[in-house]
Amino acid sequence: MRLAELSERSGVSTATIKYYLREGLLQPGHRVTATQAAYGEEHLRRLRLVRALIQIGKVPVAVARDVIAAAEDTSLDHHMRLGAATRALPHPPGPAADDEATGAARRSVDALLEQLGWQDPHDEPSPALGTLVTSVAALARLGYPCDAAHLLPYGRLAAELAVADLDTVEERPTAAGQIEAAVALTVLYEPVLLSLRRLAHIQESARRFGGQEVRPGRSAGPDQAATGA
Amino acid sequence: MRLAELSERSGVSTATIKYYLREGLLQPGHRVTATQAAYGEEHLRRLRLVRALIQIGKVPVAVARDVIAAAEDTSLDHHMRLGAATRALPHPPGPAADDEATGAARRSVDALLEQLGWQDPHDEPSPALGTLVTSVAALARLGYPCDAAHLLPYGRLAAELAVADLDTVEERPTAAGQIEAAVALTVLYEPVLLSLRRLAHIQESARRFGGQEVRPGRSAGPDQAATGA
DNA sequence: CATGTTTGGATAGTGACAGTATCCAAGGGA
DNA sequence: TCCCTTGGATACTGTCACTATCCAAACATG
Repeated sequence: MRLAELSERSGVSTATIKYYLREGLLQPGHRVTATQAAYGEEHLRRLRLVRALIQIGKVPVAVARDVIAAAEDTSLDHHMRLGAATRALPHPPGPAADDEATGAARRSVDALLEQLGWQDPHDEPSPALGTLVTSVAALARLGYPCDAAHLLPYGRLAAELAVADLDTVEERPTAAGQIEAAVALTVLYEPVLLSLRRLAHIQESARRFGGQEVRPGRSAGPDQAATGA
Repeated sequence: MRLAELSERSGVSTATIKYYLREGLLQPGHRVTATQAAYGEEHLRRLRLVRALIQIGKVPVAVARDVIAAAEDTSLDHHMRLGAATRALPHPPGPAADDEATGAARRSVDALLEQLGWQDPHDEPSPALGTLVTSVAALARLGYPCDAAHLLPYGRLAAELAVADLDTVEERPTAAGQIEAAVALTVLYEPVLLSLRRLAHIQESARRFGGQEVRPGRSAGPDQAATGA
């Protein structure tokens, strides 16, 4: 198929596809003549993945390129490619300063990992660790307790999530498919998870604080409460 | 304290503080003279919150202003203020197109909410719902199954998270503190949760696929494997 | 073969965003 | 008094993800 058709079937403008080609997110199409190229189904599939990563997952374009490159780096084995791909994903910055809050956060996180029995199987720690420390430090600076005890339930839930995620990954028949699935699920389930969490917040908040539903400007009576339609 | 001291104690440059003042993220300081203003501890606290929301939580500046305004809108009761504040938070865009994948995603999400027993207590659905539908649709388009059955475990975990989060919120003694806590925890626990999930992925991936640790370019033997330091 | 349209590639421009740099007049300290 | 700092207003910068414009080579058509 030509670029125009690829654009139509993917819903991505030709200008954007050209941009992705330029940035190395898409393999160039097979050159038919000097001024025409043919694209296949795998281009379409790749394009959809890239789009989802960038639009849904908010992955920067340059990072998406690196992730895809890592996912296709056949010099690594399965496990390492998984690690390399997810490691290339965007991570919020690790701790910049080395103040007291950061040190305390680091200790909390270390304690948490030990309680969870997690060890880093790679040589260097995942960038996710830095993100975790930064976030915990920020919370601590605001006066919210984030010690290992508070974090432990979140860690356990994360472990459950990981089991479910890897189950889904293993449903893929091919190794390449599993790598792609790992990347896609890691990134694209994040908004799913966060949305569900926010919806659950609303439910739980309604359960605890709600019910009276005193709304200004509307005549919604308190009797229909949270059980209403 | 003066602006310079506020800057020093918060680690935020005076230029940025001025920017936040301009954007309405910070109350102006108490004007001492025509050219000097005094800031209090509450300014410092607010500034730290704003910084955390923007830097850690990636909340756009304009949204952070709205969230804070909603959190301080005393015309609403506790529950509604919580809802208004979290509703003002940035949400990835809802479904733009109304294609087949979106429709299927919407049905999956509806089924999920029903299975979870969740109802929207507010008049209009949370923007998180739109995000969820968009993400599920994107996953479906890539060929990853995201029906209610697959989502259900995530939903249950989200419910558990919400219980833990609201417990933390209720630890705050004052109503205003609870609102702030709800906003801060909603936003700042997101990177915590996502980091933990990624770390858990690494653990689970090592458990399933790892062990041999065949690394190119390094002499790490396969014997130290995933149980190594 | 002439001609007009389409195609793909290169280049430069756009708009949003989050700050940052500069300038200025009014205070405050030596 | 003199100079340095302070806070406020204005304009600038860099980044990012596109997007609009050109251009020359093909292809389709008469």
